[in-house]
Amino acid sequence: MSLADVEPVETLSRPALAVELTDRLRTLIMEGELKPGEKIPERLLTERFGVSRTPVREAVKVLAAEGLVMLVQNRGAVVSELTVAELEEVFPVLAALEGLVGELAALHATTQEIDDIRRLNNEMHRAFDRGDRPNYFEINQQIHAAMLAAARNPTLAQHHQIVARRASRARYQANLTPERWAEAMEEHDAIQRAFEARESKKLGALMKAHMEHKLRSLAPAIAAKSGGG
Amino acid sequence: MSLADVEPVETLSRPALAVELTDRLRTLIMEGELKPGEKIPERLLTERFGVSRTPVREAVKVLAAEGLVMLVQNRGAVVSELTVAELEEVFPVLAALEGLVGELAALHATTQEIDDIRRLNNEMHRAFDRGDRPNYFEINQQIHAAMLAAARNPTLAQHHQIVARRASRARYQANLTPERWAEAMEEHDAIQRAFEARESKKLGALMKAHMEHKLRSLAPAIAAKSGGG
DNA sequence: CAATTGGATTATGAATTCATTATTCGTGTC
DNA sequence: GACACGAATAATGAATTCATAATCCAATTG
Repeated sequence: MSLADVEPVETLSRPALAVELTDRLRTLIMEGELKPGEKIPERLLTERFGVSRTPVREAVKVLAAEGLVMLVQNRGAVVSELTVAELEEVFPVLAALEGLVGELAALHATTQEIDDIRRLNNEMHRAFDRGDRPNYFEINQQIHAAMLAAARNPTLAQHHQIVARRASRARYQANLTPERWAEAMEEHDAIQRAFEARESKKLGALMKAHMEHKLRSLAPAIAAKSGGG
Repeated sequence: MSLADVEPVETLSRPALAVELTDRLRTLIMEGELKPGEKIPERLLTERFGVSRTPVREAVKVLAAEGLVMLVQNRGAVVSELTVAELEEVFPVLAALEGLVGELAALHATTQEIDDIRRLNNEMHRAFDRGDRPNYFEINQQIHAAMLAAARNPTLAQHHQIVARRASRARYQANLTPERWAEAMEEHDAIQRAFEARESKKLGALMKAHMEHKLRSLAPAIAAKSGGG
């Protein structure tokens, strides 16, 4: 094997600052360190990350395109709000995309992938039985990610990610009632069954409905939080 | 009425160069003046629009986030390709979103809007009878836009637009066979009926299927074009 | 004392300059 | 003559500088 056959190594050249910044800024917003409604002066970011304004501005533009921040002419960037109205706007879109994830995953997943997801599903059941919420959420995320990968559609993945990021800030905050949790587990099982049977349309419909139910259980909690303080 | 009650006028301050540039660049790509695979050196754009590289770079970053161009480290921007594989990736996403447009439009449209769209549908029929393709496409677009507006969901509108733009470059190129055209008209009528009955789920399913059929009629034509030259 | 106005300050928008990475082209060697 | 090496050129990445709009604050006026 000659050196000419070796794939170019990306690791040698570190990613562009703008890309790096976009990721880190996104994380700051996602983890709530930058809160909805908060203004983000460029100076703050240049100091925090030790870079000039140029890459900062490029990163902010991208985040604006993703809907995580709002840009106002000559007044800079503000972290997007997360009102109930916003959620009711975002979740149906996420549900529609989730439905497609299911349809495509049923068509394109390898048996290996279906197996892996079954294992995750079992693990999630054990977390549920223990009442271990952090672990449940963690595995839940993994299942979604695995499904998305199995769908084999980068465009879908991209848009799903962008919408999911906007929604997930709420998902982490909101509390899960025992009733809704049990319901969700049943839905997950039905999803897994359709998946293993490769019933594309059915799986799509189930996953779409699952996400819609999630909104319905979340909205009141968010509304209470906004109203209460 | 005092001056304090007057809404601030946006027209006085012209939009930021970066925004303006983003729109115009997008148009150039959409209309095919910048072709898929073509490199877009920054210098070219600064000369064409008479601005510095700073706003150009910001605009390109946004277009990359939208998927219209690809960015390669230290090698600039390239107009995204439009292969059959790409189309088969983009269309299902568009179909899923289109389905949601239907569901929501059925729920939220005013009777006025339904009426307007019925009129457009009738007009489209006349264009079909005349065999007037440009007019047919034009009205078709208007119907889609009206449906999107009736859905009352800005997030959906945003993602729909982004995905539709990627797809539409193909849509204009491809030729419509008489058979497919007649079929499409029937689908449109079914869509209109479900719309007027406000059958949300059914309308969603019909619009999703309509888009999926469109892909199936387009893909061979695109494949032939790619293969032939 | 409240409200408005004008200047000072600060932030963003855009252009320019500097640094680093690709690309091109010519030379030399096998 | 083909390939490899290296200097010259041109592109992009990032920082700095300049211009302009928004905000803040004090002074003035009713």
